[in-house]
Amino acid sequence: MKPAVAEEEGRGMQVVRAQQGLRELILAGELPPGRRVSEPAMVERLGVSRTPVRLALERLAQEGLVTPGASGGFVVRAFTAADLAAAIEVRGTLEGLAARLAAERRPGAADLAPLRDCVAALDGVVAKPVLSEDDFDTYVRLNAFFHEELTRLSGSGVVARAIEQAAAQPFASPSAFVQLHATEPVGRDTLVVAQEQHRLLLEAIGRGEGARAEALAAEHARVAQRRLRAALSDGDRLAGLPGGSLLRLAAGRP
Amino acid sequence: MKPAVAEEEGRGMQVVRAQQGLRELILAGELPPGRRVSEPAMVERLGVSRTPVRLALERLAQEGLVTPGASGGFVVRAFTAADLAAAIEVRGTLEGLAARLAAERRPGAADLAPLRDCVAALDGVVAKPVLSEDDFDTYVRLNAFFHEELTRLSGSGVVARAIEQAAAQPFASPSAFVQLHATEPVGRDTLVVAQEQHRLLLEAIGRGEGARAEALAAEHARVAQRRLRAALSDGDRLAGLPGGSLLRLAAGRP
DNA sequence: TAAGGCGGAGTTGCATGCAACTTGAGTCAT
DNA sequence: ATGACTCAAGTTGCATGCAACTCCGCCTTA
Repeated sequence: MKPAVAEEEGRGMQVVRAQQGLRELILAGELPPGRRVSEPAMVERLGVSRTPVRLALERLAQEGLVTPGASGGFVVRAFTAADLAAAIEVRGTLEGLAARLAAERRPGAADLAPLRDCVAALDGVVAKPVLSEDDFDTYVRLNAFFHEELTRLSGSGVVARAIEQAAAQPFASPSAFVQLHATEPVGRDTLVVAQEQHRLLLEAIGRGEGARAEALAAEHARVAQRRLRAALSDGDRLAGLPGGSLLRLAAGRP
Repeated sequence: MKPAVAEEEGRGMQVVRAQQGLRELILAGELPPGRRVSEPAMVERLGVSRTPVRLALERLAQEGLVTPGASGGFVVRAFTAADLAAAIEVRGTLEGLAARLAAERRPGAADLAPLRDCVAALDGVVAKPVLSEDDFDTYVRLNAFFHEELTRLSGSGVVARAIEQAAAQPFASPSAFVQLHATEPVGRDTLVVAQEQHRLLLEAIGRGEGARAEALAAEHARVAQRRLRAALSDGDRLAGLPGGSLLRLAAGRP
């Protein structure tokens, strides 16, 4: 079966398409947790043959979205609140390691320039007394860059890979909960606090204060922990977000 | 092509066989770093068809032993000394997290029993004034169990997965360098130090001293760091170990 | 009526076919 | 002699064929 729409082709394009399509289907809740992912069904839905579907499932399994079923195939995974909290803690711990390594390398002004510019840009966004949705989008973009830069400054591809894998878990990415703040009255204050941590983190790295940088990065991730708890206690506001349907609360089955 | 030798069959057996076979070939140095892994050649070598070979390569890629090549296929990865050090540091950091979480959960005596027994057994091994090779093997086994138990006591499958992935990197596993000690005069002393850390770690977790447990676990991994540096400076003794051929020192190409 | 066995549809895991692409050697022109 | 070009062999990525297995509902039987 040839692709119906002739997109720009490339290496591994079918696998990437299958992977993105499957991720969307799962995060949108169309494939509920516990459900087996039928390969023929995905072939029909995604317009690629079984080979790339299977490869994409394998990659999503290492990503954690699906797990191998007891008798073959793959099953959509369910996440508990504890799973989400642990994933955030893992990311924070590894970012702490990255921050410490960055500080211990004593980076020069040139090395720190991208991070410094990023923090300055974030200052500009947060300085406004009232933030629009566009402002939050800009914050998300700059925040993602800050964390990429922090990862890069660790100087280790191994550490970077570990952080990437940790951040790939649902709701574990540095910006997972920022969008939620946009609908809250105190949303801006959360960003103010987080941005102060960005600033201090940059300072600590610049001064070579490894332990301080490590602690700051770990604590920075706990902003996400607080937002997670708030979203969970406040009427399960996570349900609306992509991936929210994967959450299975401690209480019995719905 | 049917399997030449009819082993016991099972689900995904071909993929597992390909994965193990490829790992052995790579770690044994038969496929040097930088070399493309030809799928047809592996088909001939491993006796399985291209589909499981490809799947196994995908899994080894997430494990870090191979990386996707620029123009398709996979390439055997090379590791620098910095890579190995970073992988150990990542494992130590995550084990620190696991130890802290374990301590903060305030496990009861029953929960700690396996770890306590393990430490007692390790005491028995290390107590001997002179250690045989069998003793080192026993130590490796008990040490592996200690780290698995520590991971389990964190109470989080997410943390456990992260540690597993970190320990899967070459030379990053908790027992990667113990075998090396067996050939050294001071090998026993290293084990004595490490075992003292095991004991203190158990104590800290039992008392709920989270920060101490975290620091102890991280420092415990730095025993491996020291052994790595020693092995590298002392005539590249890593070359003999499985995976040693993957090491590319800072100096130019051999 | 309930329990157990049976059959078939559907699925998975592996093998293989096929077209596009990369690569490297050999050749030709300068 | 050197450089660029051509072409063929080999490789990759995707699609599909096939046998074994699993799961589900139905039927038989006590």
